[in-house]
Amino acid sequence: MQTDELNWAILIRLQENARYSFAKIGREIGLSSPAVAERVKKMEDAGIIKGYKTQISYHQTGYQLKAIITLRAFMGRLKPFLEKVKEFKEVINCYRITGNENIIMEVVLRNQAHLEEFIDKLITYGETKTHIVLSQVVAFAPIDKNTTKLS
Amino acid sequence: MQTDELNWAILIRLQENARYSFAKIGREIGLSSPAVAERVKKMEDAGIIKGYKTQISYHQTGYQLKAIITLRAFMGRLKPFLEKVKEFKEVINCYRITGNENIIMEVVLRNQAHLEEFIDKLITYGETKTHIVLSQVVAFAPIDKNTTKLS
DNA sequence: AATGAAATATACTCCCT
DNA sequence: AGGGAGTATATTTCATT
Repeated sequence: MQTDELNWAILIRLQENARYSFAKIGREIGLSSPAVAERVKKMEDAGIIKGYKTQISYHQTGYQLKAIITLRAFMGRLKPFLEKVKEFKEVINCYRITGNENIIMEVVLRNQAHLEEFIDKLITYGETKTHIVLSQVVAFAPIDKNTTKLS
Repeated sequence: MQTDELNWAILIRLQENARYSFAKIGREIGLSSPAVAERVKKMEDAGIIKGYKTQISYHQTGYQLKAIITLRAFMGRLKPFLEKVKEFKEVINCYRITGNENIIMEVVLRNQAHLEEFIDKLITYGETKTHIVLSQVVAFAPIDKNTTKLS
């Protein structure tokens, strides 16, 4: 499926605020609201739009710590980890990566005790390295068609 | 601000789909739609709700590669980097972290040539390590009140 | 802090081009 | 693929408890 100028105009606005109405977007890009709705529906069906997520403040909901944890899995322990990680509710993102480590995770935790407890759960799967997040410099930057040209 | 059971019920649903209507949420949790709207407004004002983001498929919009890149900044080069990184459109997330590296970034790229070009832009700021993302095991897992109890 | 009702706005469906 | 009309639904405001 092609992503033309109008679809990009829609995507840029929806990345900015997923709750914008089709009517508002339509007014801005010169399309009727059924036309916007139809384009959005097609992008959803094609998998271009994967979902609409509300970002909440982890800090204000009781999670004082954020950490990036890498895992270098022990022999035969990667598969068990991949099955188990979905149950670890602290893990908000997890990637398989190339390099010395196999896994990198973004984790939210209530406090140091919770971090310690979480790291303990990982020791049977492999060797971990923990990096505490001090601040977020860029957060969910939207992408657009000209991402490469602009930077 | 307190996050009571009803607010959690709202947050769980909005994390799942930011476009759910207040009316639908209200029906599910036994509240009128103005009541839901008012609670959401207060959570927005309090910063508990930080935004509503549409997730798009990087792959289907022309970004074939995702990478995690760490940066160990040269002396005096961290601050310039922090100012510049906001202009690097490839960077969708960037954290300052503790440990041997100062910075960890999540980056989307069109292809290997684009990755090479991007890494070249970083060499004046510090030493980088690049990990190509093979797959995403957990994506934007929503959190709830009982995150720690359940895992 | 929530409800119900009224006014406005939006979304959805269908038909037409 | 998009516009316009009609209907259903949602949001917003306000008075009330």
